[in-house]
Amino acid sequence: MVTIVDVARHAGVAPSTVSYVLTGNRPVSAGTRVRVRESIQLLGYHPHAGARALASSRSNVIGLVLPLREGVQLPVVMRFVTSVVTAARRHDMDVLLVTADQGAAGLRRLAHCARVDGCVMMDVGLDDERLPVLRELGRPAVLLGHPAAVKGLTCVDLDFEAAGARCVDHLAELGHRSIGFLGASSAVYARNTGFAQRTLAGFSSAAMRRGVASTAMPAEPRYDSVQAVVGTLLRELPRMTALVVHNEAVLGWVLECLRAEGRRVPDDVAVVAICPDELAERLRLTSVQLPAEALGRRAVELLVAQLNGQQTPPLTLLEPNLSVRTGPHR
Amino acid sequence: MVTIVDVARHAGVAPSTVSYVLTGNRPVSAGTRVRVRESIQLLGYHPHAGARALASSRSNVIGLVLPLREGVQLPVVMRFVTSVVTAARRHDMDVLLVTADQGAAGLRRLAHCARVDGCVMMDVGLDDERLPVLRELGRPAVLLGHPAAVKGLTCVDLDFEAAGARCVDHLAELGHRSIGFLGASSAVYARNTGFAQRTLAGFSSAAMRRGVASTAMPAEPRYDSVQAVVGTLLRELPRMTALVVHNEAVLGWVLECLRAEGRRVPDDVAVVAICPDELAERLRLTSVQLPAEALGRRAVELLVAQLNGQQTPPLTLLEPNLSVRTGPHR
DNA sequence: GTGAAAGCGCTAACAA
DNA sequence: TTGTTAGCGCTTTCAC
Repeated sequence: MVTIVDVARHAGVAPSTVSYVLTGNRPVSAGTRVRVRESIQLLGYHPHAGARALASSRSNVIGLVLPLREGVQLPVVMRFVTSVVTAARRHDMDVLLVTADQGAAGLRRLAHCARVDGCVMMDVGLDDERLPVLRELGRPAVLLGHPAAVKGLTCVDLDFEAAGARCVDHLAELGHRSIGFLGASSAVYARNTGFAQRTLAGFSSAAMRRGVASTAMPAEPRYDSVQAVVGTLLRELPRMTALVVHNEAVLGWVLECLRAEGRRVPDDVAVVAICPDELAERLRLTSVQLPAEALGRRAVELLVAQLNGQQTPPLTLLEPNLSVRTGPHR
Repeated sequence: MVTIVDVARHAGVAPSTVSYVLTGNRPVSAGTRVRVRESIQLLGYHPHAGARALASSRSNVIGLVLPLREGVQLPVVMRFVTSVVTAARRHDMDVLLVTADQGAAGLRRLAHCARVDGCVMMDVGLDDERLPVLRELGRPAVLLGHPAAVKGLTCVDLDFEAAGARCVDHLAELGHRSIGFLGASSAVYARNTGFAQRTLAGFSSAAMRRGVASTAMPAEPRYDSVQAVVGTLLRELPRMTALVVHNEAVLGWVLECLRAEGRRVPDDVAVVAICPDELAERLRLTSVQLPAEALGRRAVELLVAQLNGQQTPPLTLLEPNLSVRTGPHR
């Protein structure tokens, strides 16, 4: 195994100098720096993670706490995961997987044994039960999601309220006066996930503000449910010319059902989705995307800032981005 | 921070004794063991991961290399992930996430800096490009999947060939003489994923062996593709009374299309699926499940065996399990 | 059955 | 700008 001593000998410097070249914790003259770098390259040196963690009391590992609840959109989770890993690597950190079932005890263990420097916790609910543990540990942590009380925490989320409003604004500006809202499954609303309620709130108040008629309904991830909901919406809102869909799992079915009801999309009913870009792209639907990449990256950046002793804001809301797509579908 | 010295002092023993209680690397009298355990509990001691890694040259971390290819079934991936994490925890190990995009260099880095003791690599293809790196590193590793050449490796997989055959056997024993096969998307077959081909091979040779008429077709994850494929199958195999489906993404559509073609399921066409149990359960379909939990667990067990210096077999195939479900759907 | 002590490879004072 | 050195907290040999 190649150690820092080998590199130091090879470069003709002291071990500490090699360390300083690596960490940047003290200026090193350009000449030595280059020589050390060359030796590192040549010998294929990689600092021993454990030794480094022991000496610096920094593991350079982020714990990523996954959601394992029913109803989460797996593709979105995966996009978060990859974006967190990518962002972490940019800061020379690795990512340890913490499954939800490890629970509070797991978080405590990881913190105490110094396996992770901090955590990014995904899919945090309004009244998440893991929050007390996080506060108790007092470790750096960033939450993806939006708990009811953000005091003393650091949370990152899409501004879902703005997203809901954005859809209405866009449609109202196109002249629509009667807009439906097809949301997530009722379980998601019951569960206090926050993002669903906030989108709906943004939608509703924007509709109110603009004097647009509106009705909102949840839809279960089954064809028959979507069929029923679309039917109900058309009945409740007979002059409905636009529909905002915040339920990527059933988006395809919504389009089918509208057609089955004799409505052309977008000619009779304009559909705006709140969903990943790729899906909207495929269906050629105007949409507000869930910027998983940006959220994950921001979360990691905030965590790194905390690790460097900086204060971070309790809540960061990323602005929604509406992409207009006008092509015909299929 | 609570260290081993604190525990030793509190229990009135030497630090090494505490270590031996923890690792079991040397017998400790029952009395001391209990006392030490109590002190550990009382003080809330967790051995420092980095220190342990440095002293023992074992990080107690498994690298889990994720697939990021198009066409992977995310729910299945997640089940693997959770089962690997759960199994790892049972061996007092944690799991580090390695995304595919980190590539060979990433694997090399993690091995050299001793961040991980070994790897579990998911979704390994027949001619996977990561295999050379793995061999080069000579580190403990277990592959989930089935590369063309398993020599010198340790692979775990479902016996897909047996799975394909099992479906035919089951249906033939029920008297079916003409059986269709609706497989994964053509991209999956083109990509040499192995599992898809082997299932098909098992299906085909079992049909041949039993003198059953059969036709196999791939299906893309779009409704129109499924519609076309089901139509073609019914045309090519006019007396088809059974269908084996190896494509969980479109399974629901297959049932719809069969009904749209005027075939009752299972009265006119019996459908057997190769898919996760939960899905088959929901659709009340006889099925062979992908035992993600068992595969993940076995992979971890084999990895742990390797870490303990044991030899592990190059290929472990888990037997398929066919669950008969006879209820009506919906 | 237990203790003392020498590292593991690195970082970060302290010293020059 | 660089070198020397004392730990970081644990494991493990050696000694009893």
